[in-house]
Parts: sequence; C-alpha cells; structure tokens
Amino acid sequence: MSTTIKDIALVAGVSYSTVSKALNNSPLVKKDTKDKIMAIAKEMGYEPNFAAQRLVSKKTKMVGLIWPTIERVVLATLVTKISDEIRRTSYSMILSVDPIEISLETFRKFQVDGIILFEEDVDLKIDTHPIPLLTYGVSKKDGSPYPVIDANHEQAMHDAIQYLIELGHRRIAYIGDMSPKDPMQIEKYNGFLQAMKKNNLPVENHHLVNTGGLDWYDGYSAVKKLLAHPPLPTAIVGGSYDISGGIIRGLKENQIDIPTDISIISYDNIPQMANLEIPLTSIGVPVDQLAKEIVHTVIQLIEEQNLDPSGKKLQPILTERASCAPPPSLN
Amino acid sequence: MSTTIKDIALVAGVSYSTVSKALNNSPLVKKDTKDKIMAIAKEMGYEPNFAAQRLVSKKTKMVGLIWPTIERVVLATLVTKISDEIRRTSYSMILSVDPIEISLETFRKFQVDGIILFEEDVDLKIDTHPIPLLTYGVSKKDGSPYPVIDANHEQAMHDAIQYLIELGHRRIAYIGDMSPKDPMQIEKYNGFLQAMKKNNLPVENHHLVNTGGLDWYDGYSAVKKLLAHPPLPTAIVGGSYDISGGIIRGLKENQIDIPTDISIISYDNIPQMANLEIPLTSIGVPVDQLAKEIVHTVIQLIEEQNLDPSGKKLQPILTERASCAPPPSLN
DNA sequence: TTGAAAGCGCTACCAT
DNA sequence: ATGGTAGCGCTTTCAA
Repeated sequence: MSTTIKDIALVAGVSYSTVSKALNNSPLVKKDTKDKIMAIAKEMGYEPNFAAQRLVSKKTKMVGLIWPTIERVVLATLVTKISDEIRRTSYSMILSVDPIEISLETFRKFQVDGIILFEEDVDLKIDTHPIPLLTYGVSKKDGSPYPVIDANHEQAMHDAIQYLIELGHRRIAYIGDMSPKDPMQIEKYNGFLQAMKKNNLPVENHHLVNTGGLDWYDGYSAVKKLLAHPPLPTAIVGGSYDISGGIIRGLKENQIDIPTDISIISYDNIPQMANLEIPLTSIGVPVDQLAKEIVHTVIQLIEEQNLDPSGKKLQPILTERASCAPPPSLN
Repeated sequence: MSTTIKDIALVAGVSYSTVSKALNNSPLVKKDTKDKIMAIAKEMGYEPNFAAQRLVSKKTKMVGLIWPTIERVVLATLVTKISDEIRRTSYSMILSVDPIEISLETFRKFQVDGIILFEEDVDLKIDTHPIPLLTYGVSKKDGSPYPVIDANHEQAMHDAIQYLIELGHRRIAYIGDMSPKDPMQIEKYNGFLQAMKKNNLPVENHHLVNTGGLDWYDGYSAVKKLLAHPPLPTAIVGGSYDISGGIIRGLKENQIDIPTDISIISYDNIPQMANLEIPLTSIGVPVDQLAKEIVHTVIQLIEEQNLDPSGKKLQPILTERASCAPPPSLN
C-alpha cells in the first residue's frame, strides 16, 4: 500500500484535512506547518491517488488525442509538440490510435476533460458527446458543430507566390496531391491557382503535377514528369514536406542545381525542413504555433463553459532558408 | 450528473448493492432481478464511474505504451496491432510519445497496471518502478531486469538464406543498416554473415551494402552502389520494409526484373509487404503475432505475481510472395 | 436472494 | 490556523 494523507497526518501530528490543505498549497495553513508537511510527504514518497482526487473533483485534468492515422512525419511532429505543450499546463494527454468511435468510447470511459481530434471529415452526433471537442483539419464551409483549428492555406500559397514573384520568377510549377478526397490538399492546390491568377501569371498544364500521394517518392517521380516537358519552370511550389524532399532528390539526380537553376519553396513549416539535402524555404503555420493554439483552445473550451464554438484559421509564416534565388535569366 | 447505481436502484426498487452485484453479473442475484436491472441500466444510459471503481479495486485495467520515437511504418503498424489486441481483452491502452522518464511519471500517476516500452537500450532503475514492465527490442546478453520480447533475427537470416539456396542461389547480397548504434540492425547483419558462412557461401564486399539508415531512399540509393560493381548478385536480402521498397524501385528503374533477373527477400513481416510494386517474399515475426505475444505477456505479468522475468525470442516465419525465383542461369 | 453498511483516498465545508 | 466530518460512486463483507 502506498502512502496516503492519513499516513502523513499521523507522522506530522496533524489532522489529515490539514495535510490535504497543505498539499494543495492552501493559504489557510501556516507556512511552518505547510513546509513540515511537504517535507514529510516528500520523504514518505507520497503520490496523490488520482482516482480518489477525480472521484471528488469530477475533473480528470486529462485531454485525449485521437489520431486514427499513424503516418506522415508532419503529423507525428505535431503530436509530439502538442504533447510537449500540454506538459506545460496542468493537464496530461493520452493518445488513442483506434478508430474514432472506439477512441471516443475509451475517452468517455476515462472521462477525459477534453478531446482533440485529427480528422478531416467527421460527422459526430455531437449531442451524445458532451465532452469539449476540438478538431484539427479544414473548416467546413457551412460551419462545424465544434471548433476547428485550421491553417490558412490560400494565404500560404499567396505568400509563396508573392515571394517568388519578388525574386523575379514568372514560370512557377506546383507539385502536390490533387486527389479530390483530401480537403486540405485541395485547399492548397486551389490556393496556388488563385494566387497565380491574381498575379496574372500563366499556368502551364505541365507545370501542375499531381503526385496522387504525399510520400517522398511521389515528389521524386513527379520531377521526371516535369522534366519530360521543357522548358522547366524557374520555381516550384512543393505541396508537403515529404513531397518536397523527393523533389530535391529528383532535381539533384538530374544535375539541376537548387537554387541556381531552379527555386523551390515547400508547404509545411516544421524544423525538419532545415535538415533536408538543401535547407528548404517553406511556408505554413509553424508546428509549434499550431500545437500551442490547439492546446490553448481545448483548455479554454474545457474551462470556459460558454465559448464561441467557431474555430480559428491560423496565419502561415514564410521561413527563408536556402532553396530560393532569383531565376537564372536574371543572374 | 450522469446515472449512478443509486439511481438505478431507485427505479428498480432494489438496494444499490444489489444493482452493483447485478451489473457485475454476480451469481448471487436472481436472473429475473438481474435482467430487470440490466434493462433499466441500459435504458438510463448507465456508465460505471471509472474513478470510483478503481478507487476500491486498486486496479485500473489500463496498460501504458511508451513509444518515444514516432516514425517507422513497421512500428506504427505494431502499435496499431497492439491496440487492436488489447481491445480484445478487458484492458485499455494509453499511449505516450514523451521521453521515457516523463512517460513513466505519467503512467505512474494514472496508476496503469502495466507498461510496454519500445526501446532498445534503456537502463531503468527498476526498483523504483514496481509497475510490471515489458520491453520490445533486443535482449541484452547479460540478461535484463525485466522481460524482453525479441525476434530471433539470426534464425530469420538463416531461414532466408536457406530458402534462397534451395532455389539455387549462391551469390547473395545484403542491403541494410550496419551502423553500430542499433542492436537490432546489428543482429540482422551478423545473422546474415553467419548464415552465409555456415553454408560455405562466399560474401563479396560489394555485396554488403550499408544503407546507413532505414528509409526508403536508403534502399533506393544502395542499388546504385550495387550496380557500380558487377557482376550483380542473383539474390538480395533487404534489411527492412522501407529499405526493400527502395530496392525494388531502384532495380526497376534499371530495367532489372524481379524475380526473373534477381530475387529479393525482405526482413520484416507486415501485411504491407504485399502492397509494394512487387509483392515481397519476406521473413520475420508477423506483426500480429508480435502484438499478441506482447499483449499476452504484459497481462500475464500483471495478473500472475511471481512470473519468470525472462523474455521470449519469437520465431520468424517466411512468407512467400512474388519476389523470389531460381537464378537466371538456371532458367 | 437481497439489503445494510463500511470503506477506498481525497476535497471541501463547517466548526473550533 | 487547524480539526472533524460528509460524501464522491463503487465493491465487498456481513447480516437478514
């Protein structure tokens, strides 16, 4: 049996309610007593009984994260960051990789105080889930029943194009996933198209390469398609971290120098961008910020009862590294 | 406030201790009463209060999984399988991606009944962690203080070589990570070497390609090194799922047909092997089995107090798919 | 076969 | 500033 407050009370020669107060740093306990009790508690290796605490407080101080698709580096990074961020608060996080419904079941059983869900397109009957829930994904046009943390993908593409234009680029290609099932990819792609249009830049068909996936190799092989139809663009926008990694490799293997021959800017903003063969200039909401916002928001959701359930669109940031330069003709 | 057994008791017109018994399917309650209570409970949407249950039972029925390095497809698959497997038991799983010490702290706080740890080389002061703990990795030569679930890598390599020999191969290459920091990779590599020796097969230096990593691209570029020093081997043993995926691609891009020109057998035994460009014949402990064994063992560890703390070495299985055939000369 | 009551470890309120 | 005590929801004797 592990140490309880009664044990401590016995040793300290006070009542166990005093111990409770002292341990919770109540102002109602004299500093001396408090210190003494704290010392004894530490010495006896006291650990509060979580079950007992929550039985009375009705709070678990736990948030559950549902992550049904274990994959992508970017998401893995985000999970880690969220985990870091939560550790800074008074909450703890538990993770579930089970299918959504099962995860919700589990979390309800554990009575977590709030839930973070990574998923694009869920239709939960929200009424049956009174636990505060936050989604990371793409906000629906018609509004979601729960808050959605979202990145402003259009803005990101605008900023990327703007940046390239200022460097002198006009022939810009987009390499990314355009398959219609993933709303987030669609937003990026459309954002690119819009930005080009707004700047009166022509878009050649061959400069729109659909990778059909988000993997490294998808980017790698997209380069071959690009190469098949000269002239090459002077700049490429890569749709994701992995894709851009593949693009770099493909380019290098064809002796195309970055950024001398061609510039590349990637979507996603994670520190790993700096570790690629060529440190990639990138655009996107920094993961740290994403993590902060997500954690911040669930906790708000938990602690303030009547909160505006509308989500947030986060502003992207362009991080300059080593993959962009003026186009060759201007050199 | 959600429904409690007292609420049910009130409606059912019995005492709440009877309700408790009925809900726990005690033989001390008449079937009629039990059925009635069950029905009412369901109707009222009763969910047992987890905190209350564990406060009295001293058991959480939770096992914690510590997974400090989110990456590799194979591990992700294993995590998912373990999660599936645990769902079949009366236990639940929570996952932590935090650093080991922090994860242990969290799990101790939640008072999980057992812990699964993915990690090669940990030195825990086990005495301070009285929670049953199981590791998945490589057993230390000098014995670990806690059980280790381990795959028999030497055996795997032996079986792979044996299989290739029976098909008629003699010139066999190994492509894998040989960097000395990862014990599991070392075991595979040494296993290969031993198996070749035991069968009196020569090993050319050029046929031992150190990928220096476990990624897709590491395998892909290893092929180029192999190609630089003809003659080619007639068969390749790939060190991991990702590496082998890269090998296939590299070979294909050089118009080398699998399995006509060259055979390839990969380490790791996950279903995804069948989805590669060429369904890969592979050797390794099937993930499902690995997951079963791991889950099985922690639960045993939890429920049976004095258990043999020595781990298990699991036997690999060779799964034939479409990537192996007799060498070209014999065709 | 059912009911009453103790108690798990803790917080919070009321009394001292 | 400290102590006494009710009660959170449940399991588990013990009694009826």
